[in-house]
Amino acid sequence: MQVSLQALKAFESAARRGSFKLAAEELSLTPTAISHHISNLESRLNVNLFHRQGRRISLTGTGKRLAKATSEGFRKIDSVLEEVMKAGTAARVTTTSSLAAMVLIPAQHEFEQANPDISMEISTGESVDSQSYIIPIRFGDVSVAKDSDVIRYESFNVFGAYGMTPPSWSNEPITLFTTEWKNKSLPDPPLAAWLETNGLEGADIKLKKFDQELFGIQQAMAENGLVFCSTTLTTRLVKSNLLQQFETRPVKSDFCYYVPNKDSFETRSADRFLNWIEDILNQ
Amino acid sequence: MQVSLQALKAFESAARRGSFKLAAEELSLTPTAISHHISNLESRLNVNLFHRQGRRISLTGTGKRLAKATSEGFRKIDSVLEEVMKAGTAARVTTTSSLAAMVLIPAQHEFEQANPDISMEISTGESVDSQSYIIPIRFGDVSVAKDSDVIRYESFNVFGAYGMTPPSWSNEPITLFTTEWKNKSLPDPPLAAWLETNGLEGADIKLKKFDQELFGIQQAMAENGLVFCSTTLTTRLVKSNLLQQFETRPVKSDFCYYVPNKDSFETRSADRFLNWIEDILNQ
DNA sequence: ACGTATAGATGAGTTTAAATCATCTATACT
DNA sequence: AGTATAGATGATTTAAACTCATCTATACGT
Repeated sequence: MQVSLQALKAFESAARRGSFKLAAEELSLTPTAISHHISNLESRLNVNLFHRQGRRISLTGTGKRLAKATSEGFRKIDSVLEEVMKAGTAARVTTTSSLAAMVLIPAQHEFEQANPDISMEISTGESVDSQSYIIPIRFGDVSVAKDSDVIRYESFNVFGAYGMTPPSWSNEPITLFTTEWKNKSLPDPPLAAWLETNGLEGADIKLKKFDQELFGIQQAMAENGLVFCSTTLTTRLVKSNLLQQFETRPVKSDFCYYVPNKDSFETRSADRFLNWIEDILNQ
Repeated sequence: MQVSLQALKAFESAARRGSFKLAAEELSLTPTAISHHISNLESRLNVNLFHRQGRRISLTGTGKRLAKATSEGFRKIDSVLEEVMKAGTAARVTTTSSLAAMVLIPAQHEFEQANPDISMEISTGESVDSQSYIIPIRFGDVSVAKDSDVIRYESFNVFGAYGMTPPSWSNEPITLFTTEWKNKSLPDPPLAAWLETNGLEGADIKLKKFDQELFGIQQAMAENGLVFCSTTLTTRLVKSNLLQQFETRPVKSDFCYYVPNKDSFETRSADRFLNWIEDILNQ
């Protein structure tokens, strides 16, 4: 390379600010350094870039020309650089409100403690997840996800508020909160399979449906009720004695949480987050 | 600055060429230097830019993104830089074919001897003189040129081929080559004023007109004739004994050679050329 | 008009970043 | 399997970048 890029950067700044002193401040250098850079540039190019009128400077025609190019060029580089840098120091996740509320948000602090150089940003809803560097965690049927993208295969079980007496399935009618997904292409939760696994086919069960698992769980806790829901969302609540399990066995489902193109996130923050969340979800 | 521009340049080259080795060749560095730069970049940004598959590398998604920005940014800077650099090492002049043929081209070698770091390019005719960094030397009326732009005020005289007998103005009819400019807004050469200055108002003179001074001069040399023309173009020919002056006195004219916005050429090559040509034209 | 404060220039000296060298690893090719 | 090639890694050297001390010119206040 003929001319040094740092000299060009110094020139660009001086041209934009109209002063070596201001350029020096901007680049955390001394005015002397800027002066050296620019005179070095001028002698290498055999061109005067600034008119010197004593202590006042102004761009020459050639200087203006070069300043335009360097400003635009560096600006283009800087803006993408900044974006990439952000991506390296923040994990931006978007997912269902249930996973966000029950798992991500409660564990957010823990993640940031373990990764002090990475901040975690959570968003839910129909946000633009095609935007670069946002990690979408989707809930769906295993058949639509690549194997390598799955971070949690979902099981279901019945949970109740902590301390409530276990229900007697055979003797009385039982109200069970469950989910009917807003997204109609998803199958219903595997209640029939669960009843069979636990030998409860004959039970008298009334279903009350919510469109998000989150609501059923909250309702169960609020009115000492029972909820048939995914184990992922309840693990933490069970551990912290806000929910309890009974003597029933969980049943596997066709649902899973997955991250589309999981391997395409090459920033360290995304890698760390993905390893961490997989650990969390699978104990 | 967080990240070094040289590291970005190394990355840009490696990304474009698809190989550290090729990037090293392009930048006249060792592959080790490229490797250091890129891993430095990656750790500063907390992002992987290349996949390493043993000795083969490929860009990550983030790498592609950054590569696009750096390539475009540096390309923009480089292209203007190259243009400016050319402007610093070459004086590109455009002027009338007469001045080019009689003055510039014969002296071109001399200029390049005196300024070995500057090459001189001469063009004539209707070329795009608005193109940046081309120095136009125009011939015209002093009233249309700024005083500071004038590099030569033009005088006129009569010249003849070297060795011919001086004409006897009063005794015989005399054929005189002269110029009628193609550009009709220019006045005719000051023949009447010249005749008066030399007390030859009564002479019997036949005019033969060319649309460029160059042709009249050549014709005079070829057929041992006489030409009434500008002193600028003939100085060199008189010195080298190809033309001769007689006992006549030159007459000032309203013509001049000038360079529009002479002070706006801030490249060293242009400055040196302009000083040189002014010297040449005024002895 | 004069004195002072400020911006930049210049040259020598110092510091830090960048490049190389030597060595090692993994993989592609014969 | 053996060799040649691309890249990684760590120590060392080199050169570029930066600062400091000093100087000049000019803008500004009184």
